[in-house]
Amino acid sequence: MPSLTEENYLKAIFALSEKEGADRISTNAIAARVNTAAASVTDMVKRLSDKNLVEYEKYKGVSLTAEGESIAKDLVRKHRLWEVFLMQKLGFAWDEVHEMAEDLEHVHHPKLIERLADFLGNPRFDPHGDPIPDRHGNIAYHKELYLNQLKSGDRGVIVAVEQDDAEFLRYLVRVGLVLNVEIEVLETEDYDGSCTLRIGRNKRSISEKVGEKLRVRKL
Amino acid sequence: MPSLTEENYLKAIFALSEKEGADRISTNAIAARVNTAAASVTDMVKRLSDKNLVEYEKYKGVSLTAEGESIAKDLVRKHRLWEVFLMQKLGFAWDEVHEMAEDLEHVHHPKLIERLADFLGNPRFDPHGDPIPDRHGNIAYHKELYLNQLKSGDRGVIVAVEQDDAEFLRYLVRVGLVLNVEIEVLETEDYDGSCTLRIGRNKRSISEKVGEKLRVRKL
DNA sequence: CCCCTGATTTAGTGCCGTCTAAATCCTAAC
DNA sequence: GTTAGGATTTAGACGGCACTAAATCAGGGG
Repeated sequence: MPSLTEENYLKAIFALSEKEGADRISTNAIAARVNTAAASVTDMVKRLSDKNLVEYEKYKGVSLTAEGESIAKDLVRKHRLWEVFLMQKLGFAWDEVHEMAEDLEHVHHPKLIERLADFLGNPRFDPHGDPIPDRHGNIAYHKELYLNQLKSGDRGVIVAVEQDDAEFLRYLVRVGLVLNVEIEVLETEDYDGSCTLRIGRNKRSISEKVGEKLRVRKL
Repeated sequence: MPSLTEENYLKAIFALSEKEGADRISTNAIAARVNTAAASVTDMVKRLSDKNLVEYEKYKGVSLTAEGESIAKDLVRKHRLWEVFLMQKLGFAWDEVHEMAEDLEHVHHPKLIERLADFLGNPRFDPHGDPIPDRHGNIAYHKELYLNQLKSGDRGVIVAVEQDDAEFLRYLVRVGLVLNVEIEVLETEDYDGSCTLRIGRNKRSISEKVGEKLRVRKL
């Protein structure tokens, strides 16, 4: 069994692989993600490699083995199910659940998470709209475009936020960019990737950073 | 903040203090409880003492400081609330919940446990009948007698089991010694502390070990 | 009052996961 | 091609938490 720390590395590598679409993840990218020195990452990555959880070649980066990926997906499943629980059953807000789920996901009792899933009605998406892996690790990835891929005149509905940072989520609530809200792209700025939106009845400019985190179903 | 391991030591010391009624707990007793070598306990106890969580004097044993006790009680509160959740909401059995709660109790988010308590209706006893400390650490201790304190002819109702071992709990279910069941003491054996009971409609002998774990409200 | 025995502590190790500083590698630019 | 500069790895250290073996203490029996 991987330790809590090892699990966090696996999750980080998994998340980076998904985001980058890249096969091999760099030491530095991992270091930034888990907030440690690059040297510590090298150490850890060797240990993970010894345990056959990652494929590692010096100077060439890291990728998850099947086993490592399965563990990572299981963590994501737990994380998102706990988030659903925290919001739906305990009444927490959007921006509060991530941190707690971050701890709860490391509690490993196979029966526990399956009962929890049943208790919640086997939800397929978490409160941020992101897909919850099923018990076999299958993930129904969003096929929708990111908001900053839309063009002037396009309209759509926000279906997911791919970022858990509390500050960011509070910002989204403030500007009204929550799930199921309808938006229309009024203008796009090529030079900085920002764009101006109609959100419900309001106008608002958002930066590229924001636009690349939101999934939108085009209307 | 104490580490997970330190927390387990605090809990162990707290539990032993309650059970023994003793003021100072011996190194060996702790070692047995947390399943480590006595030497490791000495190490840890020094660390806890440095952090002002225990009072420690060489060769004289250990006791919790106010702060250490408050942490221990908080862990007990969490543990028992999660047990209630696991049984009442997720449908786990008597003997399954302890192990999971053992992990969940180490998730520390003050708001989480209070919301959970509300969600569960602020129960005052866990599924084994043991009192759940309130958010200030107050514990409504059972005043009832232990089963092996009853005499021939006494009748009573089981109100609590002070032992979490799964094997033991399954034994209790097998012989029918579950919460709220009515029993009558038919005979007591002084030489080994065992006794013969009527449990519902059945007769059964139980050992001292069993009798000293069950709280009974006398009728 | 001394000694024996069991309880306890010290000494010496090892593994995990982190760090900083220094060495090394890789690549892109010249 | 060489080389500068960034990415990465090595070297060396430390703190937490465990262990075993050996030393030390403490309390009851003689």
